[in-house]
Amino acid sequence: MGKEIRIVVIEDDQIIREGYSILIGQTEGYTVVNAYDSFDNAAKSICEDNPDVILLDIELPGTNGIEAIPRLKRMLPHAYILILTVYESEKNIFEALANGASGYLTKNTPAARIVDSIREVKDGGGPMSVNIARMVIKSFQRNQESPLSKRETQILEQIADGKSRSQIARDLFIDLETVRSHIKNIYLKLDVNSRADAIKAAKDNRLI
Amino acid sequence: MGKEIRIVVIEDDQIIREGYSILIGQTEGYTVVNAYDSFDNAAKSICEDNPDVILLDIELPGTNGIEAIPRLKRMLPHAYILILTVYESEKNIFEALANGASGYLTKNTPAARIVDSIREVKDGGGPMSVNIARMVIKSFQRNQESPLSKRETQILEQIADGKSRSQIARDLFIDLETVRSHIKNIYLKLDVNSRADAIKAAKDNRLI
DNA sequence: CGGCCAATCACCCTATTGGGGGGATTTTGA
DNA sequence: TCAAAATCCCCCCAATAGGGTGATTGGCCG
Repeated sequence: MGKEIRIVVIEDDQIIREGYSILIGQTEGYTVVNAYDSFDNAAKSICEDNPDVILLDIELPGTNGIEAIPRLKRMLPHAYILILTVYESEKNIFEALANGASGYLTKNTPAARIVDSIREVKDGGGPMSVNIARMVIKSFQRNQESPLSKRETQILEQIADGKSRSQIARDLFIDLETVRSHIKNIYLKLDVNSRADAIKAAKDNRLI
Repeated sequence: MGKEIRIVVIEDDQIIREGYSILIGQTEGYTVVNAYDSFDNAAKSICEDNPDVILLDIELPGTNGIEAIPRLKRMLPHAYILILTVYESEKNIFEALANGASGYLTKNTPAARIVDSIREVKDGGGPMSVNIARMVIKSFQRNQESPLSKRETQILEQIADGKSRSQIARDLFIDLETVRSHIKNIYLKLDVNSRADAIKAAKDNRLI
């Protein structure tokens, strides 16, 4: 048989924390080695717990879950961090993932799914609630109703890559003046008058 | 009772195509209204099928799945597209999602999970196989072993936003010459000598 | 304690760039 | 056939970018 998966829970609500601990601990192959009510309390001894997977809440007293992620990563570089929270704000999700979380579950997730997700994350998967996944997928997609033409979008992309007009002209095999003309039209349509503002407008409206 | 979910399958392998059709059609609430062996054949009549969800393979004769997505989106703006493929290359995944796919499953997915995913995507979820989700999550994360200091990373981000030195100086409340100095160090460390090359190096190595 | 690196600021130089005007022509798609 | 898209052309000039060669102040680490 394989080794037990060592789990630490960091969750401020006592009921939920103990609920998780009992629930997961009952499952064959899973051991909850410790449970804390805050990152600040966990920081002192979590290294000795040597967890494989950390279940982490976002809303915590003191250091919040988002800030805790990089610090946990430094303390336990090989541990996987699984966010388990009621929060579904885009900002939280993307910050948590960017900070090094390996999965993101909302608290309405059924117990069996949580247990599965712990296994999945250990096996190199990236468990997410479907509503979270929807937001993540949406972040890859562009605005369909872009005011820009294909060519203009293409040139705006190159501007966002930091290229100069002449570089863009060379890369697209068109004249420098044509690039200029396109950029003027882009500025007109986006109502801006600089590269930086155009890039900002484009990112805000998912045009690139 | 709720309406039946109308499904179209586009898959070139006959065995798999018919397997899906039978399997999904058996499930209460799901109707496979049509199945095609290529997008090019589907294009002619898929509008009359009026599907809610399209199961789409990537590897198809003629127009491939990736290219088919935006065209399907134009023909059926309200249909959800669920990619169902053996391919797990990062390029395929990100292109498919960027083109408008709402989910991405690999073909080893159990039948029950496929049926669930159809329901999920209709309900506004974003079903993904866990291995796909892992790659998507990884795409949010930065390289930990960046050669750049915090300040340098911060300034490189602003450069990627298209800001000029003087804008950066104003935004960070530091002198123009300090910004210059940081940029010189960034160029040294990344072994480049222009904004465009620095941005490219940074994106390639996930420094920003 | 000495050395390293990050972060800050300084002044030299010049070619390139960017943005604001004013146009025109051809190609393409609905 | 008619509008939008894509192409190219000229004027102007301030701002910018990048190269060189420095200095100074901290903090951190062995």
